[in-house]
Amino acid sequence: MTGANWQTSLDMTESKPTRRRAGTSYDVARHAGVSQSAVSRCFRPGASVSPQTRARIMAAADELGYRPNAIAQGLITRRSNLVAVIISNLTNLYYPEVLAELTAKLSAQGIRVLLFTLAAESEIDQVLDQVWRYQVDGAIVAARLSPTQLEAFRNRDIALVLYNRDGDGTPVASVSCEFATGETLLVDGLVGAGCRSFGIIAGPADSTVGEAHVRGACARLALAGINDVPLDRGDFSYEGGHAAAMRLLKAYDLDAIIAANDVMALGAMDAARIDCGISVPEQLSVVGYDGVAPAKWRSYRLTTVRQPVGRMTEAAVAMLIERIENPGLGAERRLFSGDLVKGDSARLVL
Amino acid sequence: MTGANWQTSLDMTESKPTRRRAGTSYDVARHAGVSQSAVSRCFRPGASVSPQTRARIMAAADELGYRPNAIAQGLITRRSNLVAVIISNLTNLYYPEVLAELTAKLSAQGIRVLLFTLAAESEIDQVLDQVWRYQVDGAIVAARLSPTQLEAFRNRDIALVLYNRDGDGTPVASVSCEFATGETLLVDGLVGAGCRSFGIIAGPADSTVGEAHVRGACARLALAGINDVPLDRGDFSYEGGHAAAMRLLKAYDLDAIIAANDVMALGAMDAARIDCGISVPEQLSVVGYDGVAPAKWRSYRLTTVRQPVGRMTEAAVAMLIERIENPGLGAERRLFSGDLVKGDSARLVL
DNA sequence: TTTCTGTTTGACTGCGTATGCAGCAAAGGT
DNA sequence: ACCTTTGCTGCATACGCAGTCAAACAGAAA
Repeated sequence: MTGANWQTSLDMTESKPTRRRAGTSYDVARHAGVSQSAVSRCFRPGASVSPQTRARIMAAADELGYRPNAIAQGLITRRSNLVAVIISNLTNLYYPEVLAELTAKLSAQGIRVLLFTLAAESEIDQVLDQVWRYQVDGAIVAARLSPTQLEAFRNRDIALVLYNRDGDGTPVASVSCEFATGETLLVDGLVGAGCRSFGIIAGPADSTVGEAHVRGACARLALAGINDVPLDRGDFSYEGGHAAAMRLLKAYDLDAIIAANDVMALGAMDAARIDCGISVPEQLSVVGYDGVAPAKWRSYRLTTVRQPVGRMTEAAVAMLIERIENPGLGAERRLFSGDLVKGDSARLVL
Repeated sequence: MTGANWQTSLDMTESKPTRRRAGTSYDVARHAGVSQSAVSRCFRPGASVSPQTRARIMAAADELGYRPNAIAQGLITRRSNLVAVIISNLTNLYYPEVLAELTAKLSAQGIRVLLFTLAAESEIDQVLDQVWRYQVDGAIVAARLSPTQLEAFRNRDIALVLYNRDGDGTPVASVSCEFATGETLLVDGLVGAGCRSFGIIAGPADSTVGEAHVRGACARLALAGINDVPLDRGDFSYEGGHAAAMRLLKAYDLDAIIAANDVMALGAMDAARIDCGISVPEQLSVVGYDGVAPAKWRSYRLTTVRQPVGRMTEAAVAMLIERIENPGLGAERRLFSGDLVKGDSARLVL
């Protein structure tokens, strides 16, 4: 009578008719005639379980379709294995690719993605409120964060990596694409090809990335002796780019248009070619920035600077995981260079 | 010395060196001089708390930056407020819009999105394994599920809504776009305009949606006395559509190409116009299906059937929530009609 | 004053899992 | 023969919160 685990076999006690309970480790334990601890240990690497016990438990677990409850695990281990991905607007055509890469790479590391999208940047506070509640281990954010918000991440010890943003002075881990080099190449190439009259299609005035982009282009143009470049704004959409280009082309006789992203550049190309009868690139050069899929399409073959999305997302994930596992890790900025994609939408002489 | 919030500055007292604990309801309770229950009640609607107690508690909570731990809440209430969204491949250009709409609508209902993307449909089992672990309340799936997998959802009592898929016989809640009507219109219109020689660009052979699409088109063409329609396949990508169109156009003298989705149709348009010198729609009509953003662009103006994404996602979310709150609810299929978008890529006579 | 409502409040328990600790058996060392 | 080491196992507890229950309380009626 080595009775140590009888209490498990006969249970008239189970009177509570819980509606379709998900099997728990206790259920598996009872089924396999072991303790709950043993079951738990079976699902943790490096735990001490004898081969035959493990086999019995795994058989019982399979039979019941048991899977450890990640919620309960998270509660006790203080690791949810959840990462928040916050993206400002998914319709941007550039972000879906980023998102797909991020989720794939995070999944490969055993991390789940809690997705938050922002229709307006003002929603960010509500989103962060939810982020705090879900005890995420970290966050990858492609949206503007105020110093206060950055501080909140720090206070709560939540790993954070910004994507294509920076801390505006606050030290924070970030991954970005450095567009200055590519832009310099573009501007110099356009100037070299004889362009003198430039137009810029920028993003919304409150977009950090967009503004830096504009400043960079203007600075480089100034170096070439070109100042007071006309500027119009779009909302990063095709329609916005199209409309901005129409306004610019009506008001000025331009040699080249520099757009803050590809989709607006495509809108500008169509505005010129189709609506204004201006041939591209013969009469007008158009350049973009991003390297989205449609820019490569035969109808456009846009000249642009392609962001190395694969390497950038990889870096973002790596930095995030580093910081999850080592909370003390300091700020770091990883800056990638975009690749110049010579399409057919601009005449460049480099 | 009304010290109430000193403990943050000098804490020799905090002997247990728990690394930066997130404040708990106990902390708030202690800080406000009440019990943990009171704090809990403050954050639940309809609970009985006196105004002054509530005020004191809320003040303490604000001061500590306290937010209820959703993980712990989920454990005890058995509602995680998490929904899994499973999408086969995000690069499809059609899905980002769906995803954005879904997350926005789910967020508005206080539900968080756990995103899973599949690079290959074979990954689905690993993904489901994670889904089970995270105790999601429901799932919206835009990928093929086997009867066994559908059964698993049922067994675990997890609400499920399929998006643009059905159960292949197994009863399950689903939202789809019925393309037959739109396709009938397209085919009839093309035939009416004098098209006799058709080509079809289908999706991969293992795509349920794609195959139904093909069958529908062929059936309708057969009604018009057109049989043995040449067919080629793409992977729903621009390049795939382009390549398929090149093969078809080399081998046949076609009046019209019917593509299984917009992006392939755009590839086909470019193949015809740019690479084969065939004018669209004068010499060749091209039609697609989906209604993605680029199809509207000035360079394409694709004739297509637009899926009512807004209404479909709304329906999916509504059905899912219904089923979360009422687990017994049976199968239901909501079928939306696509809208014919008359672009400039096809001559239609209706 | 007492009794009777109705409202607040706190003690306590449990959700499903991980883990320190102690118990125990088998194996090894002297 | 004894003691030590090693390997495995179960017990008990804690994670942070929600909800049950009964106690405490306040106000009104008797």
